[in-house]
Amino acid sequence: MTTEIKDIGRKCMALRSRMAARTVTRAYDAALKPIGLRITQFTVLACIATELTDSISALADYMAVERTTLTRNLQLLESKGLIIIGEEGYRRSRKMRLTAEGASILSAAIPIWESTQEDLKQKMGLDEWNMVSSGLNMLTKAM
Amino acid sequence: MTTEIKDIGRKCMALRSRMAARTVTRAYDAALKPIGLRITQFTVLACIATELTDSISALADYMAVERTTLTRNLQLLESKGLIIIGEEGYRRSRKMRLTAEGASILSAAIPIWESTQEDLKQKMGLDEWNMVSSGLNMLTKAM
DNA sequence: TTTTAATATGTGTATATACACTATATTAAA
DNA sequence: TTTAATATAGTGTATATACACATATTAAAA
Repeated sequence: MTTEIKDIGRKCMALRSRMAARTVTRAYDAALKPIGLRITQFTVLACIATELTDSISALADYMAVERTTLTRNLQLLESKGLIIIGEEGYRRSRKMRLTAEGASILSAAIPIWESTQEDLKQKMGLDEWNMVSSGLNMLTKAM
Repeated sequence: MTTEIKDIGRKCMALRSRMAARTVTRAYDAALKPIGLRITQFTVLACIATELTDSISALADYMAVERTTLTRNLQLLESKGLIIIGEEGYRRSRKMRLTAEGASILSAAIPIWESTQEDLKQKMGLDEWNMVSSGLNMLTKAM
């Protein structure tokens, strides 16, 4: 198959997925700016709050992020006083939990997140929204 | 509406889109590793090669990336000798072009990119692929 | 019991991303 | 002609991302 150079910018799934992620991230970040939280940080806090995972590795898997990346993200959240990374337990695993301040800022962020999410859903329409949603899921799980 | 904390990790479009972008990016990066190029750099080179844009700002719009981010990406590519950022022209605009080395490495990267892209397409199936593709497009344009 | 494999984490380094702010060039308005 | 608006670009700073490598813990195998 001969790929025209001109097509790459439109066809490359890596570029396309990054374009979408960048655009969406900027919108959520802008909305959260007033409370000094980024969407990346918000989602980490929210995932910790669920208590579905009990190690950094497990949380990294859950969020489809490199473990070492998450380590750095967690260090930042800890330095801001929003979470506590517990002592080493079974096989050095460490459990994370929100501080009171972390829980407080998460609560404040949720309505902002909700309205941003709703705005986007409105702009796209529910059908498209659901399609994108399942599509992103497939993309993440395909690899 | 009351959103359960537990739902955020699954519903947040920013997280979902980033998870997909991260996963896809890692796969393309791994494939390109042998030639010392990242997928981000590959797409920038490819977009420059098309000559569809004649300023950093225009290229940034085309790739849905912050202009200042692209500036940094371009500086890196220039320092590697893969592109040349031209002199300031109309309203300070600068045109980019590939060096011989940049064109050479782009050529070497294309077959790798193609097979990675095909692999992913196979894993997802063509219908899903097309659905994801249009979904990402909508996500990017919705904002 | 010693060795090996599996699990979990942290650090060094490089790159990607974007906002706030600053500077320059060109056109339009006063 | 001076001034304001618009278009383009760069830098300072902070955060996000991931690979390569090193380390510690625990279970399984020899």
